[in-house]
Amino acid sequence: MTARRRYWLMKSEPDTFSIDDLQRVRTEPWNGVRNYQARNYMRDGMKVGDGVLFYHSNTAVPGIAGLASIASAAYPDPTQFDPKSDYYDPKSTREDPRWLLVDVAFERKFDRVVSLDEIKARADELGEDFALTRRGNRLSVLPVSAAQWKLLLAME
DNA sequence: GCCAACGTTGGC
DNA sequence: GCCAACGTTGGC
Repeated sequence: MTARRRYWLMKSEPDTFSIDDLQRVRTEPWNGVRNYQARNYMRDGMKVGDGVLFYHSNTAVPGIAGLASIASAAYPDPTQFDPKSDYYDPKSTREDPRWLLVDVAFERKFDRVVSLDEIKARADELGEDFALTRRGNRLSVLPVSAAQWKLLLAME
């Protein structure tokens, strides 16, 4: 009995790391997540093969830029131990790492970005539990239901 | 670049 | 354990 495939949305600033970057490198360790709820989704929720909506944030047209998949179980984010890294966390130890990451694999770039504006226009259909459009939400890793996944893919 | 919303920190 | 101050996110 295997668990049903789950779906996620992961935000990235395209100036830092875009869907094109992921296409080039194919697989990327999703480092730098420093939010406990997002970490817990990676640690407790994600399984290899889960679907990922790759979202471009903090850009001219924010929205879903492509598809990816989860390519590893969660493991300690090495940047937390590196004093030279922007993501260094002096309170974390190798014995008890505070921050985890998963590897994310490229699947497909959308022909066009499904914009946040378009997504907001379908908010009624996506439902109140869709974290992306909930007021004030800033989570960079958030769950997507099967129904939401289907609807968002049909919007491409 | 602005700033609302939110999470974290740390003094008490 | 409260909560003000602070830092960050991310749309606009």
